[in-house]
Parts: sequence; C-alpha cells; structure tokens
Amino acid sequence: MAGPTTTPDSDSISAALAVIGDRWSLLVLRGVFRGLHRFSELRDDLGIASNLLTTRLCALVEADVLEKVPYQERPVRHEYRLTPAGRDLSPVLVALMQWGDTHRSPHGAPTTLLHAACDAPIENINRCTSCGSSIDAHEIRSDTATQPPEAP
Amino acid sequence: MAGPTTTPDSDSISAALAVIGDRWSLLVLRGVFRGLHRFSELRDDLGIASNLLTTRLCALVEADVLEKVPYQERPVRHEYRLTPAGRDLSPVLVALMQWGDTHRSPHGAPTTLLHAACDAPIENINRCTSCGSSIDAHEIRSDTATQPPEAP
DNA sequence: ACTTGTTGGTTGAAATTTGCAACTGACTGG
DNA sequence: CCAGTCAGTTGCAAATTTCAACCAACAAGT
Repeated sequence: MAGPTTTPDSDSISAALAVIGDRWSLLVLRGVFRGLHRFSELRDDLGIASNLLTTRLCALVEADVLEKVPYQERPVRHEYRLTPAGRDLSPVLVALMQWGDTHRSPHGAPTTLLHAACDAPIENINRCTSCGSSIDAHEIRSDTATQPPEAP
Repeated sequence: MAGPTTTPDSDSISAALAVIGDRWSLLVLRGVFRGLHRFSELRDDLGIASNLLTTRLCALVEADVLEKVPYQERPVRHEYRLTPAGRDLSPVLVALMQWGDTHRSPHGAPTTLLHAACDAPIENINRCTSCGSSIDAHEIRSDTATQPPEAP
C-alpha cells in the first residue's frame, strides 16, 4: 500500500496510480468494462489468484471505482459494477490499448473499439480545449499552480 | 516479469501493461516528460531506490520507450530520452492525470497542462474517428477481430 | 438423505519483487 | 592528496504475489 514517496497531493498521476497502479487493477477494470461482473468470471478470465482478486476488488470498491451490488438473495451474491468514477477511467484503458495496438501488436489491433452510434473506430487523444486540435507530446506546456500560502 | 497469464497477443492492454504496468515505470516516464533526464534527477525527484531505477530504466530502454543518449565523454554519461513510442504514451499519462484531478484532487488540479500554441488547457478524450465527438464509456462497442486461420 | 457442483471467498507456505543502506568505480575540482 | 558527483552494484530485510488447498452456503440430481 505504501507506494512511492511523493506527497499525496503533489501530483494527480501519483494519486491515480495509488488506486490503479498495481499489476492487476487495470486488468480487473478491463474485465468489468468488457462485461465480466462476477468474482468467478473475473478470476477465470484473468487467471488471477482468488485471494488477490479479493484484495483488488475490495480496494477498488474502497476507492469508489467499483461498487458491489447484490444480484440474488439466499445465498447473497453480489457483482461488481463500475461507478461513475470507474467509468471515467475508460480513457486510461483506451489510451493503453491504443498504445499496445500501435507498438506491441505485430498483426494489427486484436480488438477494435467502435462508437456504437457510428460503428466507426474510437481513438484516444489529447486535445486543446480551445482550438480543439489533437496535441502531440512536444506541444504540451506544464503549469504548476502556486499553492495557497500556508506558512508565509 | 512474469505478469498475468493471458496470451501475449490476446490483448493490447496486457501488452502495454507488461511494459509500464509496474509501480514505477509511469512515474519514471512522468519525470522524463517533465524534463528530468538524468539518473540522479529521477532518483531524487521520485525517491526511488537506485537499484530499482536502474532496473526500470533498463527495462524501458529495452522496451523501446526510452533511449540512452550520451551527453558527455570522460566519463561517459548518458541521459534518458523518450523515443517516439515513449512519446506516444503521453495520452496515458494525461488520462491518468485527468482522472486524478477529477476524482482525487480536493483543491483542484495541482498542475495544468496547456497547449503551447494556444495557452489553453489540454484534455484527454476518447473520440469517434468518424463523427469526431467525444465518447462516453457506455457508447463503446467492442469488436474482436477474427484471427486469420492458421490451421484450417 | 447423500453426493456432486458452483460461487465467492479464506488460509498458509513458498517464490518473487521491492526497499534500504552501504559501497564501488570513474572521474572532476581544489 | 582529499573531497565530491554521478551512475550505478551488492547484499539483505521486508512486503507482495503466487500457488494450492480448504471452506461455507447453498442448488441440483439420484
């Protein structure tokens, strides 16, 4: 749980990685995005050890990325669903998938994501909120907000 | 190095995570994106143990995400620069940062990324290559390509 | 009633990975 | 010669992950 030694608030990337920066969380989320919602489905699909899956699912529920919803009584069984915060992780998954497609897939993308309405492929980009154009890495400038002074 | 037991080709997300899916790689890359290129800069900024930094940097160089370029002779010293494949990871970092800003940052984004040309903030989105509109998680349809038959 | 199967876990030991601290080797600057 | 920097390496302890076995609550079949 310890992770890197940056101040928790110092950086949103560290904050995000504290939630999904381990070996399994993103794969679990990929499974849930794909429609696997139950413990055994995820375990069988990922080949993850069940104790670890338990740990990951609990952590993701704790982090408000997944929620546990009961789907039957007697015995009580629940499945794992994405919360709004969890759904907001889709750009991370898509960006990752796109990179893998481009740089790690010899035979082209194994699976394509489509816009349901258009049936056209989806891409993940960084874009400018003003000019709307897609932005390349070297066009990015970083602006660190000055902290509100606590000790003058 | 082993990681999850999916077939290597089965999924670009696993493939990407095999490269940057450990506790430090993305933080190292974040550092390099921010302009930290030398071993000691990265070590001091991240607070990572030097043996781990060595391991990570070698793995990232091996994975063609970073490259080692000498910046002086006598003694030979090199710095770590992003390759084109490394630069292509910027959407992943931006998506992660954006999620952290939205869901893990109580006082608003600590640092903002700006489009150098416009001085306007950058956002990361999934968009449709046809209609160009930004796409929400539930509008995504997945299409698994049928493998080219190898054994008929 | 009894056995078998499914689901969603828990427990405990072994293997792997990570973190810490000390140390090295090549060289610079004084 | 002495101290200091840079980019690591080495050895060991601590934490994580994996594997395999086990379990409790039921359901279905015989």
